[in-house]
Amino acid sequence: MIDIRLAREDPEAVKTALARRGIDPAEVEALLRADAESRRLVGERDEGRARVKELSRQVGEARKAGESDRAAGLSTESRALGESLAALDTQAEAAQGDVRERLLWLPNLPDDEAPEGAAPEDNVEVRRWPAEPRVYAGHQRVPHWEVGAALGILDMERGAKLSGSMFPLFRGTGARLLRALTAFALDRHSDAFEEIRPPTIVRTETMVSTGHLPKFEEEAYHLERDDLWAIPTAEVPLTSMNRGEILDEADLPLRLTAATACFRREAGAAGRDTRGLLRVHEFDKVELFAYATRDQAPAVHADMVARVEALLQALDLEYRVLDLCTGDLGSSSARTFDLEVYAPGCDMWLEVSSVSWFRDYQARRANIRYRPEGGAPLFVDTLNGSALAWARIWAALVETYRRADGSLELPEVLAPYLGNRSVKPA
RNA sequence: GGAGGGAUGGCAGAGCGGACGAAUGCGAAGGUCUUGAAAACCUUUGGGACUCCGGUUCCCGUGGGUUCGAAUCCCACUCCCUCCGCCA
Repeated sequence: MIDIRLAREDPEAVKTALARRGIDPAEVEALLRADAESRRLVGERDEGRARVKELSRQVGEARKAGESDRAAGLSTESRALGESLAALDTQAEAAQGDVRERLLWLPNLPDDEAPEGAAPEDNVEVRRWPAEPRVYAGHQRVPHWEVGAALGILDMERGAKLSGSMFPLFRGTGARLLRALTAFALDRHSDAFEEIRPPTIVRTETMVSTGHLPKFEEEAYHLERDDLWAIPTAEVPLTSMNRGEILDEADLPLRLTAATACFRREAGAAGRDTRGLLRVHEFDKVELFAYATRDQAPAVHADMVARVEALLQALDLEYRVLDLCTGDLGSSSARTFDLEVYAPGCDMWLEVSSVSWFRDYQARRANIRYRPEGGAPLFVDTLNGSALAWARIWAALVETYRRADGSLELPEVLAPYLGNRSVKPA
């Protein structure tokens, strides 16, 4: 969440920043009114409490001095005061809850550098690799769901039999390819990132910390019986790993990586991109994650983008980097670069990574701080990026690396993980 | 799933319902001493909110309750440990 103090001190700046992503300034005004009310009530209540405490202290003194009449009188007085405070206390609690609720629903302030815009069309393409657009042959113009079915490495029908549509089932070399990609990516980042294998089913509190709840409840799978949530990304457990802790500044930037399955209901996208692996309910992904100081964050962010690009280049897939405009930015993010890979078979740019800088928006929700040299604790900045989302990479690989005879010859870098780089038609 | 035990500051560990945000030890920071260091000694050493910057208030796993007053008593929940059962 954003810093309420910033909204108090410079309401116009906050309104302007949020307006860039389409938030009505009236929401900020409502927040500030709620905040003023909350502070007034809490102040009054605390004054009352101070008097009760003082009276209670005097009761003790009177008792000790053997003045039981005086003690009884003070006791009665204190009790009456305490009772009259109950309603005020309820109001103060409610007012504080109201402020917090409003803060939880408010998105992050976009970074000044984030391009202005209302919709995905306004995202700015900052880079493309290779610089010259590639030319693809006819045999590469076959969508991956056809290639996968023909080679017996993707079985969407059986996935649907087990779990419904948009739950892919990979088999044979198709399944092994996912395992290879995960090992490959994890190995490439072991120089700076500690590998984690977190739980993929988490508490409500864990989902709230990253901003996935309460706003995006519809997007997540919920296990009602145990009130647990299936994670939509490893960002969720990784962010909360140090929830409520104060980190040593010397440990920053603290970088983590994890390979997990990710679960998404895709409730808002029903009917869109439903073919093959374009949009699925469950997919594997390697995530890069970091806690950093504000000063370190830009470099960490740039490094993550560079690492993701290096993976794509190693896989030799054509891609572009988009600087997300204010209107398309994720709710918790201040600045995001999306990486989209070109899939020649379906002739689409597929988002395979989203590298975001959240400033202290998530840390504030999750209460993650660090202690600067000799100072009071500060919230950390959190950053993360996919490296990469394998279902769509799988699709792009299968289309890009299809040969004229219908077989597949996968990239050299995967050879150590894959055993056999080529897949022949059955 | 069943039976017990537990949760207090960076760590360890006290804490009779009344000056307890909390003894003591360790660790850490600063200082005295020293050529330097060690030792010794002294001082400091949790976090949040509000603030008229004097203070006020909240936090002893979490949430309720009892009481004039709760770290301390009661209830529920969560987590950890031990044992039993079950299990990949």
